[in-house]
Amino acid sequence: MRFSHLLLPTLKETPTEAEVVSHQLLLRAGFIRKLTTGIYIYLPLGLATLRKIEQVVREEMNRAGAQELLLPMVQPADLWEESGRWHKYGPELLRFTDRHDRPSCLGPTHEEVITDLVRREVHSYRSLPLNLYQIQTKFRDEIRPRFGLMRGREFVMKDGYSFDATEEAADRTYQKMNDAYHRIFRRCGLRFRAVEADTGSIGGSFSHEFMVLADTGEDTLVICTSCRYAANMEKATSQAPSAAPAGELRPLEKVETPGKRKVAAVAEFLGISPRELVKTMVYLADSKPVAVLVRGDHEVQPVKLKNLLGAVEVELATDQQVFDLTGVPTGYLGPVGLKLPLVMDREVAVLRNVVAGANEKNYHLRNVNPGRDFEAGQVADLRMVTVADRCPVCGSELELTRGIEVGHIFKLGIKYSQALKATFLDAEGKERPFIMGCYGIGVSRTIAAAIEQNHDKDGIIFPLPIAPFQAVVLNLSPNDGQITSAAESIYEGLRQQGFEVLLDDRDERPGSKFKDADLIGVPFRVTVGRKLAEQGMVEVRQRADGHTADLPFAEAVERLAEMIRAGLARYSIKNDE
RNA sequence: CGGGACGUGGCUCAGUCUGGUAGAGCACAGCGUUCGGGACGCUGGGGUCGGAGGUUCGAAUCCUCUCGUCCCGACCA
Repeated sequence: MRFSHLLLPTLKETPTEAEVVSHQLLLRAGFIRKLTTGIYIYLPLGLATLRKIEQVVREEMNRAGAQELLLPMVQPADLWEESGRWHKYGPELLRFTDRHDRPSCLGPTHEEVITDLVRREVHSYRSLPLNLYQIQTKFRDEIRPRFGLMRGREFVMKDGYSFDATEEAADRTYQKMNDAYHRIFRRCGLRFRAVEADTGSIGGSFSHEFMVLADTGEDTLVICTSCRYAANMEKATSQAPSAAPAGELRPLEKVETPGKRKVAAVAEFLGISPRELVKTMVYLADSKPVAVLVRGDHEVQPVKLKNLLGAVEVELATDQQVFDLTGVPTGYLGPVGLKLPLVMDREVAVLRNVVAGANEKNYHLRNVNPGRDFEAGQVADLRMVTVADRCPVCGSELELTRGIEVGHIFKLGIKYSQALKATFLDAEGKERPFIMGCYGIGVSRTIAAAIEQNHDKDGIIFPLPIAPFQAVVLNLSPNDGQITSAAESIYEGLRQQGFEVLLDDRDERPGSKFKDADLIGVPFRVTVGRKLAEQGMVEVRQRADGHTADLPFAEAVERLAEMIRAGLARYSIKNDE
């Protein structure tokens, strides 16, 4: 491709609307333009990278035995009524009526459509397993779209759905997809981790998220420093506490703590550490209040609470709501004598003689003991893991790091097949619901994640497999016949070997060409300029490490071809791996 | 939904408080000089100051409404 004919509008300055680096660079490097909130145009380079990732995804999905199809974006409401999600999904689902007043929606995901298809077309265990996927534009009317391609309303997603006859077969399919996902992100050249995750609103029995590691990620991951344990913060757990220490249970004692509401203030006032204190947090679980007890130095993990209670939504009560419910201002709440359902983190259960609110303004209680002074309805792991915790599997130290979710695989079970009555006949002629799984990859988000992970002050540093071009040839003097013909011949030579090459043939100053080449992140740069006339050499520079070498013009195409092939080989995966 | 900020040429922004009829840099077009890390000079084109209404002799500037964009928050007691 010739730069002079390419729609590649690079920007010197950073548009004010872009906050995060991937968004800034995608705009500056001429990959995307915004049409409206959360909706972006893919310019030629953006599309090139999108297609690269799609191709890796396709190859690995096909290799794992999945089949590609394409489902409609517009879906009828009746299917969503049938699954129950027409009412559950909320305003993220963009609804509208067509000219015949038929309620419809834009597909944010396709469980309903695919399940409907399979229930109509597949009736026997002999047709199973079946694994179907598509790569398609999804629409979710997000409350607050932001960060460019990271959280758009319209985005490109690979979504796959599997149908198996038995739990064991479904587990094998899940494992296959897990392997395929590892191969996909390795082949894209990204540093990532697969972590255990909460199943969230999609439901199902277990799931893993694939997280691209980047400090700017929105999610926190908990990773064991020695074994393979890794989990999303919502799901992460830690080594269970050892049993409560034996010893005297001292009598309750009420102490005045004027104006001390926060854990840190109370602890300091009483001369104790925050871990000798119990916090009482009031949550509303589907509008029903519940008090949650955690140690003073811990924080409630709302998703764990939600799962324990089987609630659809939990939220922290406001100060006013707490007062209305208990007659106690926040800061002085405690479990002793509290007239609310109680649940307790397992760490609280092993505490002895601790401090808690007295349910009276300006007073706390000393020597509170679970079991003696109060009973919790349920005891469970309800808190966020911290770096002070130990790995639940091997007991080693844990590390917290940030990541961007680019893939998510779920074992769904029979949630949708049951709701939509999608069944098959097994070998005994018995009717059974399909055991389903679903598997997503945010293809457009992966571009943003790749940039968050791989950039410097000059621009993007694309991993070779997903770069829009593998090499860029800079013709520094388009008006010089010798230089121009040399640049053209290197460009043509590489193209003939099947490489994707950009030729910068613009009548621009050299500085602009260097800057643009760095900005768009092309891995190999070939500069044809005065060194050619002086020494017969061209310069090759690698974007990632800045490594530079001069090559004789006559050997340039071959040497470069070797370098690109060697570079690509580093990301390929042998079939027996 | 709640809170904050901002809408001035393609981009980044000044001018708004204190009303007097629109500016800079970049980008774009032409000419000349330049040419290995975003050059320089001269000339030129381009803006109903987001929109509507109002106040005023006069509004980018003041008032009201409206649309759009960006950021923050979903309360750790």
